[in-house]
Amino acid sequence: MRNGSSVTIYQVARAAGVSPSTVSNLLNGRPGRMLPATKQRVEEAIERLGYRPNRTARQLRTGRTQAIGLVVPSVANPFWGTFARHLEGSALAEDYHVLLCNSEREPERERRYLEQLWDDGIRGVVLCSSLPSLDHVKPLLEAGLTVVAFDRTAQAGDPETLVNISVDNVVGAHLVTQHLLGLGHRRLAYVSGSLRAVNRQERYRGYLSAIAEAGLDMAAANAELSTSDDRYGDRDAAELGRARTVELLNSPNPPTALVAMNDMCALGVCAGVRDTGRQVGEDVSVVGFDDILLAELCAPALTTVRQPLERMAAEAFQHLRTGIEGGAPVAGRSLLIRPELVVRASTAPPR
Amino acid sequence: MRNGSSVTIYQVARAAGVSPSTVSNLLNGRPGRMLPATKQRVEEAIERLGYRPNRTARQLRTGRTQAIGLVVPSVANPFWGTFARHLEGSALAEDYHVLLCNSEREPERERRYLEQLWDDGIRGVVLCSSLPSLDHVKPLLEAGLTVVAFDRTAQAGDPETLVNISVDNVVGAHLVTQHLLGLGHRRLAYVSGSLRAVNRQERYRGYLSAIAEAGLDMAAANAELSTSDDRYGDRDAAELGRARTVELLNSPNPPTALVAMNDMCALGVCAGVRDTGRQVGEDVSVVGFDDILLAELCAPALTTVRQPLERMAAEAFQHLRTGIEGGAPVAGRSLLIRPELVVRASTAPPR
DNA sequence: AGAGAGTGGTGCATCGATTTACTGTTCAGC
DNA sequence: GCTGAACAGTAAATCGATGCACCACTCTCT
Repeated sequence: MRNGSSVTIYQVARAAGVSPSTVSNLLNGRPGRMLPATKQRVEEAIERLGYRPNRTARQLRTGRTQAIGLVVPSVANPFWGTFARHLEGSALAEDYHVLLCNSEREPERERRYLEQLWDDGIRGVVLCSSLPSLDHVKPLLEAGLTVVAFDRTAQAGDPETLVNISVDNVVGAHLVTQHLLGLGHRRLAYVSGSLRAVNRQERYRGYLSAIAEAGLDMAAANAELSTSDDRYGDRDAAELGRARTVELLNSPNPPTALVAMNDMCALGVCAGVRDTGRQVGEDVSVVGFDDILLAELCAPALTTVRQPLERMAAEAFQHLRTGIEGGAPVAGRSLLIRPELVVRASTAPPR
Repeated sequence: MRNGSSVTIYQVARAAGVSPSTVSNLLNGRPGRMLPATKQRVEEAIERLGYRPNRTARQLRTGRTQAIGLVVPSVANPFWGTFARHLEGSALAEDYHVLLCNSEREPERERRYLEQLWDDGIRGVVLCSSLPSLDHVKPLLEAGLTVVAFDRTAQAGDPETLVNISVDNVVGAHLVTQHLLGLGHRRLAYVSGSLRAVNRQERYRGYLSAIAEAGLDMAAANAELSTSDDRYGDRDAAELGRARTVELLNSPNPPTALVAMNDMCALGVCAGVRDTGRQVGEDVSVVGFDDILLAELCAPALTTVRQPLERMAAEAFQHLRTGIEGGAPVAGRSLLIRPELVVRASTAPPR
């Protein structure tokens, strides 16, 4: 009752007049070990009884699961939601499940999650927290967990078997900053949450390098505007962008262009611009990063940097699969994808 | 190796000088069956060896899993992302996992997912597709799956044990339409995707009832604007809103207020309004439904209907838990929550 | 003294599938 | 005619935890 009226391999075996081993052999791709007639009898029995193997029992025996873990900061952010969607698409095609975990970028929470996943038999995880250190994950990596770090480039001291998949954040931020400079902006500011995450550091670096390249006075370019270290959420990202922008624009000699760490933050920045009575894309230019769906939809549409999420998700899944099914973890490597600048209406020459 | 260096209950038992049964008794909340001294020895052994019970083995034996399923149309929609986030929060507090599935509202895909979840030992699922018929789910319900239908009210012919949790869509749409009428709008239109989903039907009904109540000519109120039946996605929702809005506003005698089926659609509608050179909240009023984070952030901020997602997620999880842990499914019931109107800048009296 | 209840445990079958080692048969090759 | 490989298939141990049925022992009560 609790278990439904599930059919076991024994019942199939009896119905087909063979032993469970034979059924198992058929199920596990060893049909050569029996006569075609036998094979057909077994197949018929499976069909007739509507047999579906018990995944739990299989997992207990083999130690393998048809599932991977996905740890994102928060799926409430459409960027991560979209990524999750694509990853699931890739996984589904190979009959894998995705276990979703929101870490809020807290290492301790992340560690607990990974441990639970491991206990559930999951041997492959996509980790999206972009934390600089992965020490909290090391024990599991050593135990054999395959980890793909997404949106995080390789760092010195990383575990050997780690695979990194990321867009080139430095290049992306450089591109978008160059775009602003090319439009003639000379007083810029960068709006970001805490720079603890490495992708944020990289974006900031790309921003600074573009400014330096243009021979601009660094002092003109407003430096990082971080909130307190523990605020990482995405509602926060937007609120932060809004609050900081109001401050910036109310200061003497305000910037004419604002670079936000990501699109959610940029949407907050746009709101902040309006709060001060200015027009985005006219009085002030704003750029984001990620190219979430809403970047195209909001008013004015956001100039931003596109991450090819679908391709990256497929890549991440393939890595996990080979890592899991190969048994031994594959050698660590990094995949750095060149992002694409998407120019829309939120940027224009300064007044 | 493949399985890590995992410690089993036997090793703990040996280390503590007791039988596995005793360890199991302690682990499963029966500490009264042993002397305090014994209990302490076992606890020490667990601690010392770093023992964590194998969830798979436990699941095979008991038939229970510490996981629930969540089937949403698409987590790329921030509304579902936020819901997933809250559900996970509730689940986590009770040490449950959430398995995420994107159904795209396709019944066949949904059925396949639920079957897979069942095979994985999952006995409780939150279903968010709002499909009018749950026939494709019936076999599993009968087998003992606990299902909470979210954002879908009870329908005639529903399985008996089904639990429905939803905001009152009729009331919500009524409220927001009343608001527009109260502002003086007399030519309205409703923008929606296919009305196959019951929540959409209800919202449309609420819209119509408010218009009828005001004694308005029904012909004035533009009827449903559906796309083809298979287009359900959320990128589509926005695109649909945009395309239909452009058509509507370019027609003779265009509406002065647009009611969108949800916020994503409303954001598309806003884009469409701008495409025709009009201003949202000045030339045309726009309202949505859901109150996603972006409703507050976009320009102008969206008047909409708020769903208390966090509370609803908690409620959904509690239902599943009692359903799963109680063994027998609880009696079917419905929870209908009164939504709240949130007035922002996208609505104003007609020109 | 013997029945009955309570205490503090343990032995072992069990969940369902997998897989290794093995058996019995057939038949080619010398 | 005998050897031994190839074939078709099976028996049984195993994965790790659970929980029922049971046991040995000590009190208490009549």
